[in-house]
Amino acid sequence: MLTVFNTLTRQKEPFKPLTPGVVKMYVCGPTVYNYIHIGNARSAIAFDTIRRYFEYLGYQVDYVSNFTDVDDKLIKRAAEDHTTVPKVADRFIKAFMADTAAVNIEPATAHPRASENIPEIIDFVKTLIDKGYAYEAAGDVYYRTRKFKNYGQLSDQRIDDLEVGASQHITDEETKRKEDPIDFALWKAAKPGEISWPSPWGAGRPGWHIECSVMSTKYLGDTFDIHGGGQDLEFPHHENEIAQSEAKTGKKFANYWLHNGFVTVGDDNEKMSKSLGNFVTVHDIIKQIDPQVLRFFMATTQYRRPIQYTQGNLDEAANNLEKLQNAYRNLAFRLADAQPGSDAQVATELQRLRDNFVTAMNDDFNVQNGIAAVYELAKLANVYAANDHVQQVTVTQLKATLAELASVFGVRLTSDDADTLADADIQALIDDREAARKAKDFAKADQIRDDLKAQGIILEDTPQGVRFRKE
RNA sequence: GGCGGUAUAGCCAAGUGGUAAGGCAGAGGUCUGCAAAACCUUCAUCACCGGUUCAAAUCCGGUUACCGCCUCCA
Repeated sequence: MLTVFNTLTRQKEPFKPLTPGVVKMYVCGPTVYNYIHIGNARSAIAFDTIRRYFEYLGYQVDYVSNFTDVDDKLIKRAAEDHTTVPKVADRFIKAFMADTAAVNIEPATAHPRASENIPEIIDFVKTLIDKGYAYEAAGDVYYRTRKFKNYGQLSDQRIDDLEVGASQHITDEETKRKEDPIDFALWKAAKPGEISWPSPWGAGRPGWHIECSVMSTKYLGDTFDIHGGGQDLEFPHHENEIAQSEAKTGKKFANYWLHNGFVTVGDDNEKMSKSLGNFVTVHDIIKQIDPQVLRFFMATTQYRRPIQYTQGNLDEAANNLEKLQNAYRNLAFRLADAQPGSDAQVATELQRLRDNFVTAMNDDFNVQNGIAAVYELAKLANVYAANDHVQQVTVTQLKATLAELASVFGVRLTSDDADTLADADIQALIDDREAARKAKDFAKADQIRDDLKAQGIILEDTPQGVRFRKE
């Protein structure tokens, strides 16, 4: 039984989908005014890993993630770049798709954009006004927060405490138009020159929270299974989404709320964020490190825990990933001389490890215990591959299982070095070296090996012959 | 001030009552002409204080430290 930690109840609960065999999940996507930073990547990777695990279990996953493509930051960026908001959005959505593909994140089943759902947003806001949950003020529309009796349920905030905090911010024009400082904008009147759409309240654009309520319910229904996002979205964004959606539909919005932890940087473990200016973009970082390493690093930290983004931790991830890669390669190499048949003992052990993996992951996606099972599998594989004689079915099963479990973490194990390196010159050098070794001319043999290493090719002598791999 | 999170070996990190998983790094060893890869061995009493219990990292009370949300933010 899969259990998930539901922020709504602050405890682990058995996961029961609305429709058997199907998971409907919505994850808040980025505001596309810049390249995504590693915090955005963390969220995307965490939920992609969760999605992959559901798929491993055999679920169909309807995964919706939005792009916020209309807001203050985009307007500002467009002005700075002397271009338009849609052009800024297009540019960074394209970059998002490229960056997420690099870290092996599967595209969502739908990637709706706020700007493409304006009629739906206007209808949604109209309904809230009709029901008395919203009011218009000088072209803006605000949500009447106090009217929603369960406000604060997600983040355990009492509305009067919030009032105190909100009252410290009553400085701008917008706040003065509100009936209550804690009301929030559903629709914002356009300032001169700003991108806008016609509405019953005049030209304007949607507020931030409303788009997620509209698009999630549009694609997944009034009630769906999982709503995910970063911990910083818990309040006010997700709280507001609940208020908007449940006020409109009268139904439960999302059954399970999952929030991923932050990425921290530096020695003081400070939260990385755009406003602090201490962020690293994926676009830049994958020029320096293998995207697979970044992926593996983030996917193997449980989604609720913070990630310390440090060189040391990345190095460790790189080592661990290489360990899995080597185990896979060791198996692939033995396929050539494997004999027909299978080993019953290994098969039993394999099943035990697979069970351990599932048990671990079923506990709120406990990837640390999950990956521990994979490391055990790697060891089993290495020990087996070191036997004088190996059996084909067993080698194949070990290899397939290793690849399958690794893929849950979004890691692709390959043994295709031969394809990229099987170049006649290299093979000729290997043959020369073998001849030298037979003649006990180790100086020459080592020279050849060193020369190849300088070209990034590692030679390994095994009882089954020489093999090589890319460094 | 309100709400929440975290504290386990050099590092990452499991573990919710019975005498501390796993990984990285380190040390020693096996294999190898030497390497590489791999394997084997080795490496902690769990922030602090007090309590409950036959027994606690695990439960209760208290203390300390760090972090986050309450304002745009994954």
